[in-house]
Amino acid sequence: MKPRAKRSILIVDDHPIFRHGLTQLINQENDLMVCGEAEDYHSAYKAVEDLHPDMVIVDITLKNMSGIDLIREIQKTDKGLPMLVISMHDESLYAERSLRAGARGYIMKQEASENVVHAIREVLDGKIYASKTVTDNLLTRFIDGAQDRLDSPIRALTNREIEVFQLIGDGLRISEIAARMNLSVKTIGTYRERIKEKLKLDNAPKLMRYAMNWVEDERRLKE
Amino acid sequence: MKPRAKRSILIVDDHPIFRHGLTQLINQENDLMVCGEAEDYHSAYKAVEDLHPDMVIVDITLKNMSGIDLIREIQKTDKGLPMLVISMHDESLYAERSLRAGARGYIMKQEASENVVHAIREVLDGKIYASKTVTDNLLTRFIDGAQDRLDSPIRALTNREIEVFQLIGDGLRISEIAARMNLSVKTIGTYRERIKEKLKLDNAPKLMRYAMNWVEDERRLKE
DNA sequence: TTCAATGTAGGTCATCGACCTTCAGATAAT
DNA sequence: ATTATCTGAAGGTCGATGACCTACATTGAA
Repeated sequence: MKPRAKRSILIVDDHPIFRHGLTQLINQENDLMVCGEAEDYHSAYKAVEDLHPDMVIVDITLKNMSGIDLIREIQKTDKGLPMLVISMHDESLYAERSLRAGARGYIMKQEASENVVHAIREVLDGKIYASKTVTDNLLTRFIDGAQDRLDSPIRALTNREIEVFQLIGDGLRISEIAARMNLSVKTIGTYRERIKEKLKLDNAPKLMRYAMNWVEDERRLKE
Repeated sequence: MKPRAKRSILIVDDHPIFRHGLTQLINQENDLMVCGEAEDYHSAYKAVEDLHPDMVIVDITLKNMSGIDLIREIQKTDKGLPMLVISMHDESLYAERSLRAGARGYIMKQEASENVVHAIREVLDGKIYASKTVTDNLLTRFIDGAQDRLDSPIRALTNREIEVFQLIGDGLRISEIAARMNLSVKTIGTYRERIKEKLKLDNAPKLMRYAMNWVEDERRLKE
């Protein structure tokens, strides 16, 4: 019987050796093949147009620009093209942002090869791939957050909570926030706790990091 | 004629796919071969003792953040064993430290495969390998004893301080950092204070912010 | 109207942050 | 050769912050 055409994959990553390893790994599967490699935003974008791959694997931290921007851009022009993010960075920070930007999966470079291949298949098959931690988080938020799925989780925050969240993101400490808002330090503490719960972040540094990133993103989006 | 035995190489890196790519690359050379792989400090150390490789290739940022320590340790017990550091991190920050710890070469993961193979050969042959920028810098500094220029103030941090700085940037709290590095909370506190002083940051949130930003675009500022 | 969500704040204990001190071993300077 | 200084490591104190719980008045929805 005639074998079905292999599904073609474009790899975007700025580490040649890593690309090579990944290419090897993919090509040894008999239903998958790498149709191209790119190492920066522009060549990646061009490759998508020229090669029309069935899927793209992107490293979020490229040389010049953020892989997230690339994902967002591809998503705009090539709606529905499955993208898997493969990153060396801790998922807690990037997974959600990647998915929100339009990727259909997130996996870390530390993962064993089998898992990577598995993730590729899942994404190619139209499913979403992410670690249990990430999906659990999103699911919980979906269930008790009702409508907004991949929408910004900060939607769930109340006005005051958002104010506090933003000030945390600006790097202010609790006492400064309390002073600025003319409220008790204890009150701010309560808000912080509620925010942590809503965003499923288990401690203050994590919340701070999340808030800071969010503030950054906001700034870049409006402009 | 009888071919000389291939020279054996041990790879220490915590990214399986990267290891795979590098192994491939090395094994396709006819005078080189990979004799083992390791993904953390301990298994790496054990592998050196068991396999007696002709050379070791180490990623400086392993899971437990102790690539430099590993180099220093190997250097102590196995004097003269050539080690090449291969890292995704900016050379300006790590190259010198790696060399001082006992490595004989430093190359970035962004480099083309040919260059990596070339670096491997150089180090195996007893030479020292580093990019032109790095060597130039070292030479200049050696000649006119010029101390650290106004570059990045992070340059002024010691190895341990950098490790701590990076973990702070990853959003870990002090106790977690202490646990991960197997040190007292008090020690981490001391490092934090020293970092704050060196970077002229007056409180912890500011330091955290600075560290987080730095971790984010570390590689993009590499000029 | 009862119930949940929101804004506000107090209490408690453990941890953190700021500041200071110590101390051994490595390097640098004189 | 012998001080300095740097680096890695850690203890002590005390006020600030974090985590977790409770409380309560208002508002809005079931």
